[in-house]
Amino acid sequence: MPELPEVETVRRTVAAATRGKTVIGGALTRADMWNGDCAWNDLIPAWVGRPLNEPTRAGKQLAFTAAGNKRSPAVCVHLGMSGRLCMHQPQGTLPNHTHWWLTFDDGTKLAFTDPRRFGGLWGFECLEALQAKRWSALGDDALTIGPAKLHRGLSGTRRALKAALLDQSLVAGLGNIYVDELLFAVRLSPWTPGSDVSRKDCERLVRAMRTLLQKAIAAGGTTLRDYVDADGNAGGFAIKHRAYGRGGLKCTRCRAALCSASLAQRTTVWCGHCQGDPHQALALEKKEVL
DNA sequence: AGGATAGCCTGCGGGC
DNA sequence: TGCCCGCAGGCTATCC
Repeated sequence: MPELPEVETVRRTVAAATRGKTVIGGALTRADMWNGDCAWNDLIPAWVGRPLNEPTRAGKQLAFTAAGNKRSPAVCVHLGMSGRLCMHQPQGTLPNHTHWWLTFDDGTKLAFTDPRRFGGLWGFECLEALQAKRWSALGDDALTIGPAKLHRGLSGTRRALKAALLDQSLVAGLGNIYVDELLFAVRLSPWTPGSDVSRKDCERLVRAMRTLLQKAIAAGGTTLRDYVDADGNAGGFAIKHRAYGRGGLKCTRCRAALCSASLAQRTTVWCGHCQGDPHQALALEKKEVL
C-alpha cells in the first residue's frame, strides 16, 4: 500500500522511465476516476508534442506537468490503496483496471491501474492551481516537517497519537504501516493523547520519521501486497517490519507478545511493554482487544 | 467543531 | 476443488 516512500520511489522511477520521451497521446477509460476543474479532453492537447517534467510529490500524491510550457495543465495522481503507475512496452497489453494512460513517441505507455479505485486523478489548469486548491489541505511533508510544527499540531488535540499521525492535514505521507513502525521505534503508545506528546517526543518522532522513511526510500519502498514501482518491481524487503503485521508475535526488543487492536479503523500493532503508557489501559477498555 | 464512524471497492487467503 | 466470507486500508461524507 503506497505511503510516502513508495510514492517517492514511483516518482523517481517514472521520471527516469519517461526522460527524453515525448507525449503523443493518451486515454481516460473511466471518467469517474477523473476529478478537478480541468477536464482530461481539455488538458491532453496541451501535453501532446511535449515531454513531461519530473513529477513533484506532496505526501502520497504526485503531480505531472508537461515541459516547455510555463502554465502547463497539471494532473494529480493519488494511488490510494491499490493504485499503480507503471511503464508498459509498446507490444504489451495494459492490465485490467487500467483507467488512464499516456502514450510516448517510442510507443511505451505510462498507465494508472487501480483495481479498488480508492485512488484517483485530478486535472488542474496549472501546478499552482493544484497546489492552491488541493495540496493546500495537506500538512507539511513527513520528510520535512519540523518538531515545532508537529508539536503545535499535536498539542491541540486529545485524539490518539496514531490517529493524528494518519491525518494528512497534520503531516502528509504517513500511512498505517509507517505509523506503527515509527511509534514502535520511538517507544510511544499509539493511544497517547496528542496533547500529552512532549516537545522532546516530537523531536524524537521527527528524527525517527526521517530515518525510517529515508531507509525505506533507499530500499525502493517496502512491500506487502499491491505495490510496485514504475518498472514493475516490488519494493525491497530490506525494511523488516518490527510492528506492522506482527500482532501476537514476539517483540524484537523485549520478547513480549505484541498487542493488536483497532485504532482509528486501522489494525494497530504495538508492544504493550516497550510502548506502554497510562492511557493505554483506559483507551482499551472502550475497545475490543483482539 | 472536533472526533468517531460507515462506506467505497476488489483481490486474496483461510476455512469448510 | 470451489465457494463464501472476512479482511486489507486512504480518504470522504456523515453523524454525534
